[in-house]
Amino acid sequence: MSKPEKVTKTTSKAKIRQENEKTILKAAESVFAEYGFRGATTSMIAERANIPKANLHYYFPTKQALYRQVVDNIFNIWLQAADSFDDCDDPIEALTRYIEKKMDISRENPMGSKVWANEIIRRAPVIQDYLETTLKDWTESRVAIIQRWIDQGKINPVDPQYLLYMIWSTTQHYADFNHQIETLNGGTPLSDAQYQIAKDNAIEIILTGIGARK
Amino acid sequence: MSKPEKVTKTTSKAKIRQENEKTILKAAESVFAEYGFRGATTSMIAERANIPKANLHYYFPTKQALYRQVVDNIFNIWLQAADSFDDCDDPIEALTRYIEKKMDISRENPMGSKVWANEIIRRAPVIQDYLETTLKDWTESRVAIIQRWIDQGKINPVDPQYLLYMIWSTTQHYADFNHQIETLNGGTPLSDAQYQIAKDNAIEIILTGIGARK
DNA sequence: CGTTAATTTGACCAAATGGTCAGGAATTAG
DNA sequence: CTAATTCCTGACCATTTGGTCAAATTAACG
Repeated sequence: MSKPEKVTKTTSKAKIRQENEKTILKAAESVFAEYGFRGATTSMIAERANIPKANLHYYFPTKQALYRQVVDNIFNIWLQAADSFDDCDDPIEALTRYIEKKMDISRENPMGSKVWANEIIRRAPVIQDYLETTLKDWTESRVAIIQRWIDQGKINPVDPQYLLYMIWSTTQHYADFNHQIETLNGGTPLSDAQYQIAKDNAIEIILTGIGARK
Repeated sequence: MSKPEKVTKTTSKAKIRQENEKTILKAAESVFAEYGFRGATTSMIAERANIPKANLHYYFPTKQALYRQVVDNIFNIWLQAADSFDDCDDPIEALTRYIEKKMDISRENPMGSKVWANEIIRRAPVIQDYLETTLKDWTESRVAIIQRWIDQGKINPVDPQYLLYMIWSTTQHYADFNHQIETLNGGTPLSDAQYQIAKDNAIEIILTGIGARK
């Protein structure tokens, strides 16, 4: 056979690269989340990935390049959430799905959310173009959908823009400020049950708040 | 006369110190907000304050000391907002006042909010004791007030804890993410009128959302 | 096997960083 | 006025930083 017999071989050049890049990206995400771009150091990232710094620079020549890759991954997750807010006639269904998705992301990928927050706080030196194109277009289309719901009398006449901000802030808060939440929860992270309550609460208050509940 | 005649003199040792410290603290706040503690440099702060770095270190011997002072100031502003949520029988009145106050702070002191956000993201190395004492006590007392409103049938049975998180996140979002909001607003900051709408929207959705509106 | 290509890493470097210090300038006290 | 005190700052230093490189190791393939 020309194909290698042991596809599940522990080591293979392709696999090595794939795994190392993944490990480094994960370490980088958590360090960038905690210290921002300037505050993060490549040695810290290398240490957290359990490799020598020189090896990190073999895979990612510069700190910039590594950061860009991390941010790209995060933006893809964001896109995934964005998709869940589809053009649906029922505001309850659409918003419930969207808020739920965003809450799930905050729980499963808190580091990514923090990197994003840091980027915005720094005035988006890397993702500014995303904000002005993809995010802006997406936002405008959803504003239109929400406005349609209002025109159809399905929800109260709230300002769609600020409703979106409220959804973003509430859901992302559980990622960005999870340390504060944990501290107020007696030093232990929210349990799955507690997180479910938080999720239900957010959905309930927002849907009731815009008059979607009949 | 033993007292100096020219009290309004442009230069006096006491005045000089007071003004320089204020200038440095303001510059430090904006640099720490943008880059976090690690990412900020004393030269950047000195430059933004228009003084030589050595002069900065004359007033604040270490970066740590300067940061601590900045955080202390921010915490005092937070306390000021906290006070506006008093033990009031009317949830509409109390929550409206509190949300309004928090929105005003976000507008007038966005840098402080960002420094706070950075601190929490870094797991509160400096303010952890505040979180565990002052913030925790305050939160518990407000949870009790909200619970009382629920028991009295004045608002829907929401979970008080998560309602607070929603208020914090929504209001602080306008400070921490103001760059994103500005970008989505066509590159210009929210006008006073727009900010008023954002404020009204937040109050309206939250109060309606918990069933406080009759 | 042997050759080639990919991976690993200790040692190294120039630039940036937090912080120091000596000495000069300005203000105040007597 | 003089002396004491506070303020100011250019020059300096040890450490940390992002990044390089040559040499060694490992896998790929005929």
